Amino acid sequence: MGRPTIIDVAKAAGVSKSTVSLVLQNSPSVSDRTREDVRRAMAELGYVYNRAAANLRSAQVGLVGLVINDLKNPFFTEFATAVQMAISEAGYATVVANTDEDPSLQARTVAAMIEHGVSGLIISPAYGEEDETFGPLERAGIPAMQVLRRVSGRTDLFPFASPDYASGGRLAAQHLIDRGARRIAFAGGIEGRAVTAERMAGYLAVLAENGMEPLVLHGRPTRAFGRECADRIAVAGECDAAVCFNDLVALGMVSGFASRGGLVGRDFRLVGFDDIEEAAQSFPPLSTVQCGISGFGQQMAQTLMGWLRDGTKPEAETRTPVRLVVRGSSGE
Amino acid sequence: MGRPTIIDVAKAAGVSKSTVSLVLQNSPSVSDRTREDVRRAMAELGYVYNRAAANLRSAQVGLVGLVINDLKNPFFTEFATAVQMAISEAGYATVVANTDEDPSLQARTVAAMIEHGVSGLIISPAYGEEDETFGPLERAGIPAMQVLRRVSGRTDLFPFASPDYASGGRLAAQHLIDRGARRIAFAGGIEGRAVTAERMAGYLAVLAENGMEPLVLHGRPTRAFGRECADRIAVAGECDAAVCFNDLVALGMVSGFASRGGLVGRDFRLVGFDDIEEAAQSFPPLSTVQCGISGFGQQMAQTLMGWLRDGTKPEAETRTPVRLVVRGSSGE
DNA sequence: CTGAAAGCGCTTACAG
DNA sequence: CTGAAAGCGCTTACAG
Repeated sequence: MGRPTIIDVAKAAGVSKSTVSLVLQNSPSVSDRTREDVRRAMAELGYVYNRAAANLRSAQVGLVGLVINDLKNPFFTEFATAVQMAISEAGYATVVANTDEDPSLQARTVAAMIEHGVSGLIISPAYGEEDETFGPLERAGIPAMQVLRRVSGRTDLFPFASPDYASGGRLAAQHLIDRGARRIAFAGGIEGRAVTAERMAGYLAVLAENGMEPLVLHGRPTRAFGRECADRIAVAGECDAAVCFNDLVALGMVSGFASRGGLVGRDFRLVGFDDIEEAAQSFPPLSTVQCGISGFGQQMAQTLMGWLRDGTKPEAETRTPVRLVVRGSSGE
Repeated sequence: MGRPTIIDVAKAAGVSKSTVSLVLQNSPSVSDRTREDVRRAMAELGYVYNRAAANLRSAQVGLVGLVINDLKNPFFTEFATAVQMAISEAGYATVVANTDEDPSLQARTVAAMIEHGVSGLIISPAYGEEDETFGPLERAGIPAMQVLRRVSGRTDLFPFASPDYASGGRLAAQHLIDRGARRIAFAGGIEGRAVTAERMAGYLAVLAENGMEPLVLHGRPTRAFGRECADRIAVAGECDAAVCFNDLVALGMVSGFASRGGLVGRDFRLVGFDDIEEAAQSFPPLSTVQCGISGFGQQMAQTLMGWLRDGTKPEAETRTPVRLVVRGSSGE
């Protein structure tokens, strides 16, 4: 006969179902005596609140969606964790999903979230098929923020925010030059993507200012590609430093050099990007561009909450400051 | 006036709301002509399906909860990703949540999932306050599996499954002895926890069989603690090998030794535990106990699906086989 | 402080 | 192939 409902509880407690509903909502207008009777009846029957039914009547679901392109990457994991904590403190529930860089999985995921009635969305989108994901969001009129990657051009509808990648690339390249690097590579980042272009832009600008030739090794933002870069650079022998697309690539390069008997920080200068937790723990510890991803996540959560509560739509584009953290990998 | 409903769509398309509902369900008993009219009306009005309302009538929600104690740890991230993929292939949606080892956050999270009507749950639980989490699950009668950690003793209600940690510890210790290690430490793992005890049990047994004295360094399962272990061991100088609680500790030890000019695999033999993706990428690559966590995740998802669909409750306890992967960190 | 009634947006038999 | 009616489990005014 299925789960007990408030009607069953009402019968057992000898009250009307409205009274049960009031008890559920902790209304002060129920006498203590009655409240207790109802509570006891609920416990005895094993009553389970049906939130879907409640939401149906009262609209606000208090649910926020968090969609992430690659949850296995610690950078995104840190971001997601920070967002979720901040949202839960604001009294909303979060439903997170990993799309694994698959735009059609992303479209299905977002559609499901819309149907489940999320009040708002934070999405670090996968590249490709943006209409499949953002079209339904637009039609449903759900406040949604693009973070870390701008995939939809409609930033008027889907405001975009990310750390200031370009100036991070600039800081990294300048630092290496200051340390005496003569030939600096840029390692990792898939060609043609906005993030890659932005992280690379600062590097290219600084090199041009210093009359240095760039050398770009495009590839996936993974440890495995970092190792590949170490191999290529060690063989070619033309570079003495690199700005990496992210810390994962940098860590891969560190272990690639190590496996050839090289030591980053002594034989080669390296700056990473992101400052994931591991960056400070590795040997040598990574000099890297700190994006303050936890703080960024909190900020995004608060921005979305503001949008949901007072309707204050965020700026179409927000860039948060980054800074360089100097550790061992860039040498003396 | 809020979002359009099937009634608005019906009006716009000039049909009854039942017909709209049938179109929504792709029923074959609607004429193509009508179906198209309805579809067009939905598009024009920006109709959004309200799944909560639908579920209210038809019970099955098709939602599975996945609760993880520490999503920042790559071992759990790999597990969660595998589970989610397998569940989505089975046609269910997953809602994942990170409890960050906080049992009361876990209790709130699980309560929210119950209210949202999840059909079943897979939980890698935080330690402590188990009644707050498992009590409500029992009362609601929701099929739930404990994985990776046994926290509730009621495995008759909440079947438990994990890789066979004890034999992993045995394999690791025996391998180090075979390679000529004379004094083997066990590094990492919080004292008193079941996982620690299990992973350590095999190690202790093998050492006893070989008349060797154990040396246990308890601590958090993190890179940072691994570095600490390297420092302690290098100073004391009494060990030449270690079985680590997990790969994170092992990787921390590798970088700890490196920062002192030591090289794991040459000066010290190390075996990790879990075989996270990074284990094969590091230098030296980690010898480690492979738990096959992705396959384990898939298997758990399928087991839960079986429980939900045919009511076949899993065994109270399942242990999946592990194997040793030999790489550079345990030397020649 | 409590009860009777209407309604949230769907689905589900049941007629036709 | 389509429509009218009842009902899913709650909340929300409105009386009393």
